[in-house]
Amino acid sequence: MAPRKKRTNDPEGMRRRVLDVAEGAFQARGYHASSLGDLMAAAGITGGALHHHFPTKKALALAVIEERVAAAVRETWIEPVLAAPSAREGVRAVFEAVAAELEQQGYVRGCPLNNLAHELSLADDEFRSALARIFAGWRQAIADKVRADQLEGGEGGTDPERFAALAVAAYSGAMSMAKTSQDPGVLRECLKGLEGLQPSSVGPAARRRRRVLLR
Amino acid sequence: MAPRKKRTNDPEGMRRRVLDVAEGAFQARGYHASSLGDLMAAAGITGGALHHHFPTKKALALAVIEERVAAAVRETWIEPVLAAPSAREGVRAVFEAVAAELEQQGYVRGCPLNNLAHELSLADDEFRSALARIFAGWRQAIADKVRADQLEGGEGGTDPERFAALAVAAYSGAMSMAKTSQDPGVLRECLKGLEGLQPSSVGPAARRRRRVLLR
DNA sequence: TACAAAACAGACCGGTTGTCCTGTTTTGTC
DNA sequence: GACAAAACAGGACAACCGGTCTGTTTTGTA
Repeated sequence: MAPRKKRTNDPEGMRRRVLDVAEGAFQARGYHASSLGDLMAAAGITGGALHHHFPTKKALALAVIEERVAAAVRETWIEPVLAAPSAREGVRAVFEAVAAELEQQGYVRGCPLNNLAHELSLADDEFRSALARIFAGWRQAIADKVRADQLEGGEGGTDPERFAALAVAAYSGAMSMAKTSQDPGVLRECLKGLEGLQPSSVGPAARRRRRVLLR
Repeated sequence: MAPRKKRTNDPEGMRRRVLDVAEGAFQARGYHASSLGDLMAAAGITGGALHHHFPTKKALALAVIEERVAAAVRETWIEPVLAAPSAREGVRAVFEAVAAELEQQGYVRGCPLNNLAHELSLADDEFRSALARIFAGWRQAIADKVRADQLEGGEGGTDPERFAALAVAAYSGAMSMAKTSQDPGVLRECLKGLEGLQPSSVGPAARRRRRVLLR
């Protein structure tokens, strides 16, 4: 009964598995409530391997934030909005897509970015700035889309920064409530509140800019 | 050198001191990051006394939520909105008051309710429902105010529930970003986004309801 | 094949955490 | 004043956490 066991080094795959597990655990239980022991067990990994890829728990969380959370925001928000016919329509589509997904999922774990932002922003400045960067990129993408709409003649009286800030805030806050009540309905409620309001000052200045600089 | 020390039992005061310290610690560091040892030291209390008033850490947090967090929402949101001339004006006033307070304070610790909601909603169902109740009361107070405005002839086309949900969500999300960027400016940005939008359908149906059922 | 570095295994440790437990003192009540 | 309950003191403890350490195996390279 010779101990014939082979080991195949797969640093990239192992790192990915750890990030997968950590991303899920941080999302479901939070940073402090997720012990490295839990993560090691869930990922089927040993302490040595974990420490080799991520020297500290903080380094692991930082990697989750910068690689996974940022990507999640990009995929579920930034890309759909940029691909939409307009910023307003893009925001609406994302709200509905997320609401629909949560409804058929049956539970609400909340926005990964907001979850970690609340727990870690005040704890560590590196965490804070990493999370703040993601928020900033999120807002800027929406604001840029509004500006693009304006160059094409739409969204006359809408202030890009204000619209972006409000969209991100409304989504974040709605997800917060949806998570707490375990009911995604509030997402739809907020979307309707957002839609029921029209841009106020569609003045002549806005109308004049129509179809100018259309490429 | 006789050990002449007198002890004065003050259960209510001691309980209050513990809640004071716990409220601050949970707000600044979160639930998991606040150890009972820290709280005992900060409150100048012994383990026996703490355990007498709050058998478990969970019981303490539940008391903080139900007594302190709920009161904070009541004082900074519900009462000012109800006292305002209209729901819309009340929301605006609270946004500005909080923004002004944070600006002169120099740092942003976030909304107590949202902070705990994110960390504890998925951890324990008792936490979750207690926090959900506070969110619900908050939203209902604003919605009721909108309905009161409508009975007095204003806010024709505004859906009370939608407006309330959007106001709470926008505030929660804005505070989330303000905390992460340590800059309350986004609160004002969101408020302007909220204000720059007018109620859409001020149709005849809304106008017909004017001054009806005015008590 | 030689060999150094990377990749991984697994035990170990100091410190902390939340809770419990046994006493002692104060307080209300008859 | 007797006495039980409440209020408080303070130590003990087992579990756990994150990090470190040593050793082994794999892998790239010459």
